[in-house]
Amino acid sequence: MSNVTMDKIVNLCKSRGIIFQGSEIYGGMGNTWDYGPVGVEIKNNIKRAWWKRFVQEDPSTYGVDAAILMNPRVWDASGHTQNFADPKMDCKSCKQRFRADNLIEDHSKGTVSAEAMTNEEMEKYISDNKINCPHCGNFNWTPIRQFKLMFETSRGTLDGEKDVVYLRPETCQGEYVNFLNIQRSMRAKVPFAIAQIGKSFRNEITPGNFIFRTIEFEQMELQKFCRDSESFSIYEDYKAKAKQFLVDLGFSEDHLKYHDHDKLAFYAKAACDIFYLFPMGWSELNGIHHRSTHDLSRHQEYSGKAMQYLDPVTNEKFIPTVIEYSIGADRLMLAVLTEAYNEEVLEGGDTRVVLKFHPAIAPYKVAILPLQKNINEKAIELYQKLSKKFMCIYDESGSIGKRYRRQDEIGVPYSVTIDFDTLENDTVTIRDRDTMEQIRIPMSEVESYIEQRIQFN
RNA sequence: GCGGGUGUAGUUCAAUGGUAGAACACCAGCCUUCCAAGCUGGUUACGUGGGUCCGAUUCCCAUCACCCGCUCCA
Repeated sequence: MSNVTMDKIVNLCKSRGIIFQGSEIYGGMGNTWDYGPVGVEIKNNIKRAWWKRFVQEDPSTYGVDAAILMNPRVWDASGHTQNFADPKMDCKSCKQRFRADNLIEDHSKGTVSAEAMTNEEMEKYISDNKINCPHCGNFNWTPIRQFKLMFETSRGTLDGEKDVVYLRPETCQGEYVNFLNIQRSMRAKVPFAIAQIGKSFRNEITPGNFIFRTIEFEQMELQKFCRDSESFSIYEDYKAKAKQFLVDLGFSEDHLKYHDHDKLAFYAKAACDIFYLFPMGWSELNGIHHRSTHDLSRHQEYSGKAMQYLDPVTNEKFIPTVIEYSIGADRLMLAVLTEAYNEEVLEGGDTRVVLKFHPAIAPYKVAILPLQKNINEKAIELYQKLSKKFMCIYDESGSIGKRYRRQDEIGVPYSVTIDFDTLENDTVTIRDRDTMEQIRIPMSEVESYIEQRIQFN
C-alpha cells in the first residue's frame, strides 16, 4: 500500500475498468458505484474465496440465497420497522443536526438510556433538562423528525392498492427465517451456521469514501447457531478465523486491528470489529457479534413458530444462541485494492503502478502477449486453450514493456510472451508480476504452472 | 440533511461575454526480438436546467455530482 490515497484508487478504478460512478452519463447518483469488467472479476473472486473458506471447507456451514423482499412482519420482529430510523433534531441557531437519543445519553453521561423512549418522551426530557446545543450552546431545537433508513417499495398491482414492502437493510434475517428449514432438510446439528452473500439497502445520508459506504451494498455473513455454553468459544473462534482469512488474502497484520465495542445493544453479550487501515484512516471492515437468543426469540414470538432445537442427546429443547460474523464485500474490495496498491520506482526513473493481489483475487490470471503482431498465431491458440480454464487477457498492441505495465496496473500475476523461439521450439517466457523475473518453459506446461499458483487455501 | 469547497477531453492543466488549446493517455498505420522508445494520422470536453444579454463555458439562480467536516454504520 505504498503512497496510496483514495484519489489514486478511484482514478485507477475508473481508468482501468474496475469501478465507475453509478449512472455517470446522467450526472451520477450519489453513493452508487458500478463494477466494470475488471472489477466484477475481482469482486467475484473475493466472494468465491470467502465462500470457499467459510462454506465449502466447513461441513457445518450451509449456504443460502434468500429473497431481498421479505414479509414485512420480519422487520417488525427484527425491530427495524420501529427502530431503524434516527430521531434527528436540528439546532435552529447554528443549523447543526443531532440525534435526540445521543443528546440525552451524552447529557446524562450514560446514566439514562433513550432506547425505550418515544419521540415525545425524548423531547420532554430534553426540554425538562434544558439540554442545550453542544455546538453553539443555545436552546433552540426543532421537533424530532424521523429519518427512515429502510427503502420502501410497494407490492400492489392495482392503482390505489398499496402494500408496503422493504428492501432488506441486512441479510441476516434471511438466515434466521430459514433456521428451521435448514435444520430439517440438511439434518443439521447444533452448532451449525447458515451463510449468505447478498445485497442490502440503507437509505442513509452518508459521506462517500468511495465504495466504503454506499446505499446499496453486499454483505458476506454467517450466523452460527449454538448452545449458550459454547457460544463464547465460538465467538473467539470466529474472531480468529475472520482475521486469518484476511491475512491469507495477503493483508499485513500491521494494517488490521481488533476493536471491541464498549457500547452493546441490550441483547448482545459481546461485539468486536476488525478495523483496517483504509486510505481515510482506520475503519471497520467486519464484525463479530454475540447476539444471544434475541433473534430467534423474536421470530418465535412474532411468527408463532417454535424456533427451537431438540438436543438429540439430552432431549432438551432450547432456542440456540447466535454468533454473527459479517463482512462487507464492497468494503473488502476497497481494502483489497488499498492493500494491493503499490508504486515502484524503476531504474530508469519511471514508476510502475502494480496491484499485488493474491493470485486467486486477480481479475485475470494470465496475459498472453505475442512479442510482435505478426507472430500471434500460437498466442491466439494458447489463449483459446487457457481461457477454458480461467480468465485470460490477450494483448498485442504497443511495445512489450507497455503491455507488461498494463497487466501490472490491474494485478495480472503472470504474463506469457510468445517470441520467435516459440515458433522453433514451443517454449515461452513467463514473467512474474511481483518479482518481474522471467523463466522459460514449454508452452504445454503453462496451464499447470498457472493453475498451481492461483489457488486460495 | 447541515456548514465549507470544487465542477473545461480519459487524466492534469490553459484561455475566453463573440462559441475552446496543450501535454500525457487512447485508437489506426509504419517501425519494433522482452519492461511506458520513435514517426504519421485520428477520436474525445465547458456536469445539468433556467435567467440576464444581440450573444454565456465565462455573470446570476437552481439543481446534480464529487471533496473536507458533522452524522452514521457493514
